[in-house]
Amino acid sequence: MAREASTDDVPWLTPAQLEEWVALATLITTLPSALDAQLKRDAGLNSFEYHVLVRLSDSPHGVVPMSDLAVMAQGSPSRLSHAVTRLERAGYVERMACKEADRRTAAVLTEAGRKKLEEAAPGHVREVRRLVVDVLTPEQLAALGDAARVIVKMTAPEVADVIFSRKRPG
Amino acid sequence: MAREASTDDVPWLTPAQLEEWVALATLITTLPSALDAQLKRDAGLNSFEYHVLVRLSDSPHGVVPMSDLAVMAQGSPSRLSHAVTRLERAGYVERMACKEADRRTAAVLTEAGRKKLEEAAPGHVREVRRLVVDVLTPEQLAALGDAARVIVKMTAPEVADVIFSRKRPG
DNA sequence: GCGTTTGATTTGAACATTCAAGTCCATGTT
DNA sequence: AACATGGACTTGAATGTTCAAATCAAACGC
Repeated sequence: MAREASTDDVPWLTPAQLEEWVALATLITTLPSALDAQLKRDAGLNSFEYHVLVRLSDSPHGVVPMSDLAVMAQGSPSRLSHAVTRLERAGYVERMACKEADRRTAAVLTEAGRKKLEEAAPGHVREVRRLVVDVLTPEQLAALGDAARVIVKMTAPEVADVIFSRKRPG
Repeated sequence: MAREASTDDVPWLTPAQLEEWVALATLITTLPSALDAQLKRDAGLNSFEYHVLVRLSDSPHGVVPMSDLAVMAQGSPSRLSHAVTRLERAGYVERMACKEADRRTAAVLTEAGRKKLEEAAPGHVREVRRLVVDVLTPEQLAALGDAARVIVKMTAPEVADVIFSRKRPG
């Protein structure tokens, strides 16, 4: 491996950069599986399915067109379609036609789905607290968030625009 | 450590906390797939397979017992076994018995494997730079790393001990 | 010595995700 | 009117991951 540390051509990281990157790399592999595990264990849902339910419940009447929902939940149309099929089979969601004129399909949260989410949410949030929010100082958490927003602007610009819509004043 | 009003009973996040968490949640879903995509596209490997090769190449003779390798690469024994089977099929790795007395199986990096890695690494590092290292100030990167280390201590204590062996003084 | 337990690894089936078609239908085009 | 075009999903097959069971050999207990 090249051990140079120049800017553009030779791409290696400095020891300091490498150390931070290893920390982040470990974070992005272990945190998702920890959260997945909790949800799976306590609610029988995976993170994506949970996220789909959350997005639905955040919407006016729990009704969202598939294509919009896919963007919100940050998954491909296909992934969403499969997930909605599973959620439908479980009775948490239904498919229906959008309003007239809009001939897309929409997913709707059922009562059972809303209940399921209300049941699952506290445990999930508790886990987020336990693993992330409660172990960092407010300053650390803010710095983490800032860095995350900058990175997401690179990894998924469209998502960044949608998700971080409410920018803080600065 | 942050000590917000409640620790166990009332689990919801404050708006500020929620905002930072959403940013992080988006990071941990989009960054892995961005990196996966680059590796898959340019080298035909997924992140885990790549990571396995890296860990092997970092080791004395490219030889590591399966169980140790699983910990280093942060995957289950089963996941590693399947991955090594694929890498073996591709000619990048071989299985062999450990030294006498130790009756475990070890994975060994082949010449082809080492070459593959040397070929794949620059593109991967370039992507890490492009998405993460080069878009943050050194201070931001350091803060991100610090927060990541704290979180990883929660999500995977054993891994934290192994990976962050060389702690900085302060 | 013989049967059991334990640790390390592998295997196979179930499930999730991706990827590349396939379907359906409305809207242009000629 | 007939036909291609494009959007919005859905589907099925291929691939990867998980989970539980199977293997296999050394170590232990009696």
